[in-house]
Amino acid sequence: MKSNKKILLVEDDPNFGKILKDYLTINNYEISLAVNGIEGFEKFNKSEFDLCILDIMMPFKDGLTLAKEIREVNEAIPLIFLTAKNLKDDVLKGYKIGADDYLTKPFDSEILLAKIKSILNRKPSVNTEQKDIFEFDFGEFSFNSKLRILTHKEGNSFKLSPKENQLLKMLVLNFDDLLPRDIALNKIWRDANYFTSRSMDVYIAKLRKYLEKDPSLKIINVHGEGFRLMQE
Amino acid sequence: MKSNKKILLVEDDPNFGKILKDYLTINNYEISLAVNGIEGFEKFNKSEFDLCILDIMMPFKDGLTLAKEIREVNEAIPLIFLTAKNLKDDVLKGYKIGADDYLTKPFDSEILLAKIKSILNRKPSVNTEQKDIFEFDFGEFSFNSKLRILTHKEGNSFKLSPKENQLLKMLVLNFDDLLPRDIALNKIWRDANYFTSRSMDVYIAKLRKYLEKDPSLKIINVHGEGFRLMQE
DNA sequence: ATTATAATTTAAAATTTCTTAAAAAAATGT
DNA sequence: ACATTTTTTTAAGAAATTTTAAATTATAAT
Repeated sequence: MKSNKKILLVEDDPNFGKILKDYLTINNYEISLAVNGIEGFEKFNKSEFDLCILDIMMPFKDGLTLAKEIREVNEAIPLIFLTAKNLKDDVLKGYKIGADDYLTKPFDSEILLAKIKSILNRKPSVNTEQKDIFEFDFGEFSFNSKLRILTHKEGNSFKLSPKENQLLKMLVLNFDDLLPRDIALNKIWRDANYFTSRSMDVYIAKLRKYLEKDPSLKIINVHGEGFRLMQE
Repeated sequence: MKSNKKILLVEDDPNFGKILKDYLTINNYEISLAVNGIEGFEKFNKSEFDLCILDIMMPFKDGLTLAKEIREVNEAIPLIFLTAKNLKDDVLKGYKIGADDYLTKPFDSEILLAKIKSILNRKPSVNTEQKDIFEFDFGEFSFNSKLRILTHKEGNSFKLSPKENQLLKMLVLNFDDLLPRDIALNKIWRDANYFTSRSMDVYIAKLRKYLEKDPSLKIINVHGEGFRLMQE
């Protein structure tokens, strides 16, 4: 009956944390307990988890900040937030980061368990996050998306901002093919609306500026659909 | 920005249902509203939805029963339950059926919206993705309906507008066969009347212009019926 | 042959979407 | 706190797309 699912639990109240850990352990989950965001992030990086349960209100580094860091490293891992009161703002921020759910303290442990099961039972998603590629060559450029550096053959190189970097990476991964606007928006901006759309346009303009060092490369617009990075 | 996501909303309170429907419509979702479980299941079977929001307490057929029926037909579609009070039992039953989330009435509409986005933005699960065909060859042309590019053998190529693209795709899928006017109108223009019909004529003229590069291809009119793309 | 309905073509008007610069706001680093 | 960088917002103009209108031609029916 062992589920061998590993959960990272980050909770600053030691009593509550211990009780919750025990409860989940009894229910066949393997729990790593961290008492603040800093320790939480260290533990997260040390092993592979299937799910994170994060208290939002914590000293040193709160749950939302921790979540953002985790999301930068792993964009798929499910996140559940615990909020002390029904702080709507925290809840909305959590969803914006990419939360899968939240629970208001005090909550019913059976319901938490049901949520965990529901989330972990979801079918695995399509791109099984294969070894993350971060070095690309295209046209006269080489591009390291981990270091966020775009280098032109002539030695010229640009440091990319996080958004520039993500967008270029998605374009490169779909080289010569369409990158649908709403897919990029939902992935990078986590929301697709008029404003994020304009923001994306601005970044497309920035990338075009970088890429014009190689005139054979073009980011063309497919009206109403998205963009396409292509050569020649 | 249209999301073109379709949501089935099943809610027996007509006032609340209407308000919720309007709110979600404003936020660019296409809502089908049913007032009870029976109607809900009928609507569910009539078209393709991306998400269902089900009130649990309903006359005739409650939300949990409806959910079970939906799950038998479709095991992947996300379900969100609405419960009048915090009825723990209902919540747990919901999760057992395979709910993705639940909300306790009264709830905050912004939070519902955040949940919907969070759920719909999840990567589609493995078995959902049916491969859509988007590359076609006919006559001296190859046609990529994803990039909306029609290429002639001689290297000449045209960027198609969305409507040109959809119409050509329907013609090609019915190559040498009749494409009934009203079928194309209802699919592409979502309405068949005098004006959309004139509009379609304009697009037929545009396609003819493109296709005249290969004189063996013809879009012929079948008076009163529709059009036929044929070769010879 | 006459009449009514349907289809074709062209051009202009209306709408939607994209691009970009610049300002404002937010986040980050020293 | 201050300066710097990054991101978002605004707004105006450009480009692409769609609709509408009108004049013309074709088809079918009586």
